[in-house]
Amino acid sequence: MSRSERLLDLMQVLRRYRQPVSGRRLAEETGVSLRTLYRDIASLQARGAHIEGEPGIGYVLRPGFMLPPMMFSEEEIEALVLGSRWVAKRGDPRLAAAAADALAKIGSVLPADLKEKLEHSTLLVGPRKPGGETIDLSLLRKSIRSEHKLALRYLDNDGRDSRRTVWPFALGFFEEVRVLAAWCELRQDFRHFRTDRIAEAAMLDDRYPRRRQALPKDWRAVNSIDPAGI
Amino acid sequence: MSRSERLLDLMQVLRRYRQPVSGRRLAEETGVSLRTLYRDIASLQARGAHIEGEPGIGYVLRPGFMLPPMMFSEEEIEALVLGSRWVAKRGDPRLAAAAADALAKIGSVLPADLKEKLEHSTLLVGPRKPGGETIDLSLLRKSIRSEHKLALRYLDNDGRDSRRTVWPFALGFFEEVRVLAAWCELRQDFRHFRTDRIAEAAMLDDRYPRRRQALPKDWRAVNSIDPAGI
DNA sequence: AGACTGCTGACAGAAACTGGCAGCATGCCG
DNA sequence: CGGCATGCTGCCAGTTTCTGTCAGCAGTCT
Repeated sequence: MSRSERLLDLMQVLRRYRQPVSGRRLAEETGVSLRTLYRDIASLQARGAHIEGEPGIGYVLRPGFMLPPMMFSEEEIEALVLGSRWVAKRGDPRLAAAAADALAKIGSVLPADLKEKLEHSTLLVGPRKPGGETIDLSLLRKSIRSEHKLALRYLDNDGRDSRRTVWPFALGFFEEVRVLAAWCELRQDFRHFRTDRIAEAAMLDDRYPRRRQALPKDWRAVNSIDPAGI
Repeated sequence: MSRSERLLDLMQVLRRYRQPVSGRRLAEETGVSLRTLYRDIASLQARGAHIEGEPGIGYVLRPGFMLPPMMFSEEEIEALVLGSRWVAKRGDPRLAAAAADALAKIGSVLPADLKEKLEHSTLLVGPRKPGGETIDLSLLRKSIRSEHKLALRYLDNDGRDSRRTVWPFALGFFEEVRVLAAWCELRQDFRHFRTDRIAEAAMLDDRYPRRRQALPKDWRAVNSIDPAGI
């Protein structure tokens, strides 16, 4: 196994652990001596991996992904840049910031002339119509990721106020509306909630009892919304 | 200079040339022997770079970019995936295909569990309203990239048919409308053309006399559309 | 205090990389 | 056709880099 493969392998092993791992254990799993493991960790850190080590504790990897070197065609880069610009314009503040960071990160490793080419890229995203969310969408994303229940105060179509506990599992981006897809405990059915009508939201400590992946399966069949396949 | 740095360097040197380059010259520029250069080329090809070599001619790099290994946070990946999905749903067929390819490429280098996570990603893009373009948008993008004039048959707001020659420099994505931004020779002014009203388009052999980067500068000031910065 | 862990330096052996050489195949030009 | 420029591969010795072992210091937890 070549060195670069081993480093990628090490990243994957690190990612599997949620608790701190000792260097000794990592060395065993990657089949390498402890001294070399320390050198490998240093290499990964130098390449931008967020690995934190504390004496007496072990190593922890801040969540994220290390992409190996890869080749993109001109159109693929255009698509990535346009997509990121759309997110940067239309996403909620945190997601928009993440999109801008990703763009900056990609830009920073490109040679100067390419970077300029992207800055002057000719695929533009128009401004968003005014009228934003009342709540913080990143809270919704967090609940979805961690499969936690969510307590909502919601204004329905006729302006009626209701309180519900829901199991959120997806966030849909339509033209001007963002929709939270969730199982509603009150109605005992799948429901969509326009995020601009969610007056308040709080994440509960309860996790919902079904796996998140299992939820959208029933729901998708009747809604014909699916992710563009990877 | 380490080997991996040298390989990246070699990519940049290759990209600078539009004509075929001999291995001898590449070896000189990267400060390495000819034998090693052949080995380096082989390494890059193995890593997915599209380098073509012909005996008696030299090497040519198909346009594209090699990204070095890099780290993305969880939210940055979510933003990239959501953005690519949006392009895959809303872009014209070629751009959509490029977005799907880019997603597949990223997916193929991720470990299985991560790939699954992305497939089940919970940020979805809704379907597009029916009613598409009559023409091929990739032709417009091609004209913009190569700074060539474009001959249009266009139906204006009142349904009047007109023929124009324009200097296209940007493509704007609004909610349900895509707009070509260009200098119109007929009106001697900047004009926007909704792509769904372009009845025919043909790229001319003429290049337009000003540099593309110079055009949007005047235009942006009055339209407040700008790319989310890289 | 003791056990566990991260981290660094030194050094010898192992592995990989590199350059030079030879040889063959392919395409261009006269 | 022959000559030339070029891509490509195998071989081998010299050089560089990587790796493992050993030692030592510092920080955290019980």
